[in-house]
Amino acid sequence: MKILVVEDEPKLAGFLKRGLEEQSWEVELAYDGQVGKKMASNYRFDVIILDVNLPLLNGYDLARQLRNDGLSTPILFLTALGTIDDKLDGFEAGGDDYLVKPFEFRELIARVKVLAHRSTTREQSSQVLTIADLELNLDEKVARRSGNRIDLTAKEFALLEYLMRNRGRVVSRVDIAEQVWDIRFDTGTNVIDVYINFLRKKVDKDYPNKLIHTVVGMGYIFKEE
Amino acid sequence: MKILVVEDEPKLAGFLKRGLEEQSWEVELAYDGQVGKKMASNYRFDVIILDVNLPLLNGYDLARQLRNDGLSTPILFLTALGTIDDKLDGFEAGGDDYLVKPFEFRELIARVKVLAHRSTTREQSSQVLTIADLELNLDEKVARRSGNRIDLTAKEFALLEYLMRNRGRVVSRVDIAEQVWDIRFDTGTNVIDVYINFLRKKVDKDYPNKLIHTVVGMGYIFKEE
DNA sequence: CTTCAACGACTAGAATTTTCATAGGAACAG
DNA sequence: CTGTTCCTATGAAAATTCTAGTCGTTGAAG
Repeated sequence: MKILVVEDEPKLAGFLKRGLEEQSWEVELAYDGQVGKKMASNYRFDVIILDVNLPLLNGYDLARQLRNDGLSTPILFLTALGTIDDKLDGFEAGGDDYLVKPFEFRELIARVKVLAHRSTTREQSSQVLTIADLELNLDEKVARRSGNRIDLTAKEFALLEYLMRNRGRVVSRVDIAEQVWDIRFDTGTNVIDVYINFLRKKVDKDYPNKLIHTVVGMGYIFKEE
Repeated sequence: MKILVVEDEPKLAGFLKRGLEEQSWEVELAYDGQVGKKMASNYRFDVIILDVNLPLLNGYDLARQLRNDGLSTPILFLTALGTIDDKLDGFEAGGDDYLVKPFEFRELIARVKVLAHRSTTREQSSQVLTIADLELNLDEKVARRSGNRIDLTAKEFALLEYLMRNRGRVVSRVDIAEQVWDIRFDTGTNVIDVYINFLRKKVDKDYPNKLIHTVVGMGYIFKEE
């Protein structure tokens, strides 16, 4: 299950992300209303959690715009404002539920579950492999490192997927050749080396902690540190 | 719209009935859990409002039994108990929302509206798919972009519908061939490319933000950007 | 200490594949 | 028969995949 959290206060955002991920849900964060809108319209989430006070575009207006665009994903508002009129505004804007800060996390979980229950039944949620700050979205066919989008070609994607699925294990060139290239005998090619190099440029180059490591004489291993 | 209220305290029950009827909704009252259950199972309501403390059969057990019987009508719990654990019990029992007494009547109305809206929209199952400024009317078999009518042939329509239903994820040519053309093996055809081209001319050509994107070597993806 | 071989990193550009765009014919409906 | 829809075929353009090389490092032998 995939949840979008739009919350500008970093502390609360992190808290929400961690707490929701403990339910083994995937969580995407947006820190302002405009980014939130873009994410909500481009990808399918099961539930959207919206703070009301957001920079650039407030939660109510964001919800209204999404509803206007025909998005029916359940929306839960989260806010410090606790008066009735605020709540009514939230519902009027197209919200499905409303929770007032401070709240108990377990109640949030329960409400999110209820909201999700409806939408989960119709379509499967998105598939993502995540290791460290790198995630590979199998639906979008796109990788992200620390949130930065990385475009990959088909072969690059296939290779990275194979490495990530075998994280923590050394995979030999022969394994890779068979699984990714369908090569079953030694052709004396060096494609694999070349593509490892391509991946390193795109995935590891700009980041201090490398994820793709060479094990001389053995192959490659994908792991943190 | 029809609402069932199960509440044993006559004063509150009458208050609820009058208030809800002011919204020109039909309200049925039950004064204990067993009668409530009978009514809920025998007639179709849009929303059920359940007090938790009820004679003969308490609200949670009543909800559980209804859910067990396969009833999916939204349930809102109403109770004086306000602790987190009570709320969690309520959601666990199959409730969709939880309101603690005393409450503002307008908030009740708002929450009931949301619950009702969900069940009604769910049934008509959206005759219009909308993404960004493009809408696809499944009844009229017509698309509109920024309000401008776009006529599509049957195949164009089917392809666009498939893309829109899978917005945000890459669909391969094989997927499209199977789902839209019923081709289950590689025939070496290029119909899909041709029709993507047709759609682009009709849907994307005159507009700056494109919706149909190709992902080389993988397929196509429908999304804003 | 020097040399050489093995291995992997990395690059340029050639070869191949994939996609786009268009034209024209077959199939079909009215 | 006529107009529309659907599909095949084709060539150009774009993007990719892969080959063939150079370079650097390491470690062992001479």
